[in-house]
Amino acid sequence: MLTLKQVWDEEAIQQLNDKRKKDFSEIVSQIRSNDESRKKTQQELDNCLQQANIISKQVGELFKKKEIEAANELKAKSSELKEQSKGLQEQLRAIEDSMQQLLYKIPNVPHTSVAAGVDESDNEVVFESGDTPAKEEGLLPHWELAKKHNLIDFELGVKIAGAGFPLYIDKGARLQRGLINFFLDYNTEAGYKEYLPPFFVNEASGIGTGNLPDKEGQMYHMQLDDLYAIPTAEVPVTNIFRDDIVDAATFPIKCTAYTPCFRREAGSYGAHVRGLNRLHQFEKVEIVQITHPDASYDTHGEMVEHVKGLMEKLELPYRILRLCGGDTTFASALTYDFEVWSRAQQRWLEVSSVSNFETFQANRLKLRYKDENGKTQLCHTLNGSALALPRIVAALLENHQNPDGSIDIPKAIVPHVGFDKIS
RNA sequence: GGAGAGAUGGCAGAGUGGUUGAAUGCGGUGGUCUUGAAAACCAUUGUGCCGCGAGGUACCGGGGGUUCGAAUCCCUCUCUCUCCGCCA
Repeated sequence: MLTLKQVWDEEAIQQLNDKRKKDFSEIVSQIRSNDESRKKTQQELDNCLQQANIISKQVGELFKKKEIEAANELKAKSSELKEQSKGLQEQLRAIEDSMQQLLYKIPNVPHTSVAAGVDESDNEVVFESGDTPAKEEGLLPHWELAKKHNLIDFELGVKIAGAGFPLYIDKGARLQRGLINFFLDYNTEAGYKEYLPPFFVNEASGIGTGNLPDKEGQMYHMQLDDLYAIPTAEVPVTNIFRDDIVDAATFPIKCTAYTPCFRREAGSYGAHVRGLNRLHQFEKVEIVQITHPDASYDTHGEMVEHVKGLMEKLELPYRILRLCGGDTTFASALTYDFEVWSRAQQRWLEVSSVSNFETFQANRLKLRYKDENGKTQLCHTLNGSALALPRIVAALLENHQNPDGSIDIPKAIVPHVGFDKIS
């Protein structure tokens, strides 16, 4: 959520509208007028309470002096003030509630480097690893390769849970485990501290990262216990720091975690959800950083390089996009997407989004630090996948398949998975 | 699932309904002393909101109530802990 300071900042709002090619002026002016009446009401209320406090003290003293009559007189006055402050309090709460609702509707202000644009067609390709291999005769898509080598059984997944819950078998399962280890090791070597967080979170955590209330339909909700299955490790990991004032000396705070991710993906269907393209449950290793505002864009660049290194080790054709304003997710100011090339499907698959949220998440989380002057300031938060497994597996299978149908495992991950070929 | 106890500042831990934002200890910060350090001593040390400032106001798990006045009394919700049972 934007800070009120940002909402009052003409330049920022201009940038928001331009980059996202959407006009938020209406909501902005509503928030501003709410903010003004909020201040006014707050002042009235404070004055009212101040008087009541003074009177209470006087009443106490009068009682001590046994001046009952004078005390009773003041009591009446106090009752009046009480009525008044009650009304003001309700008014204030109503204003704050509506302001909050309005603030939830405004996405983050995109960074200056972000291109103005509406959707993915305006995204910029900023890096490409090489030529994308053309379609060849006899190339199998990953779901057929998975079946041929008995790596994944989608039908049995349906039997056990439903569509979108694959059952990994034998080397397929082993590959998952190996990749998770490989990613975690790679991240921890780069200084990320490893966490294994809860896979279910409470409502407060969902609100902290902005998944609630806006994206409620995307999460699985266990109503009996009022818990939500996490859609990404970002939720539990970022919430570690909810309501914290962290020591600026500990910047940057670097976290990594493996978790399964659960997404309802209501309304998705067709070829785009075939095989491993889109699932209700998938495995992912996430990286999160919390930094000083001055450092966050350097950090962002570093995270992009970090993920790039991972892609290189997997020996997959990939590219990096800088998302345009309209395609940049709600909470993000700058997002680079990593996509791998699916050789058999002849299309790009997103495997990582590296985002800088600036203070957008921190504001909701109340995640702060103390600056040189001892003032509390909001931190910047960033995160990215390193990496999401299913599409990586899809690309590995498709890109490393040989004419005889066997699949080579990239050297870097062989020690982690324990075999160098699937045949 | 059964029984009980509790929730107070970074932590530990007090708190007769009336200058209590809250004793005390530890920790943190600044200082004195010291060649330096330790010790000792002194001072300082929560967060939000309003205000240029002085200052004001709110917050003792959440919500509601009683009262002129609530950390303190009442109701309610949530959570945590201990014991028993069950269990990887």
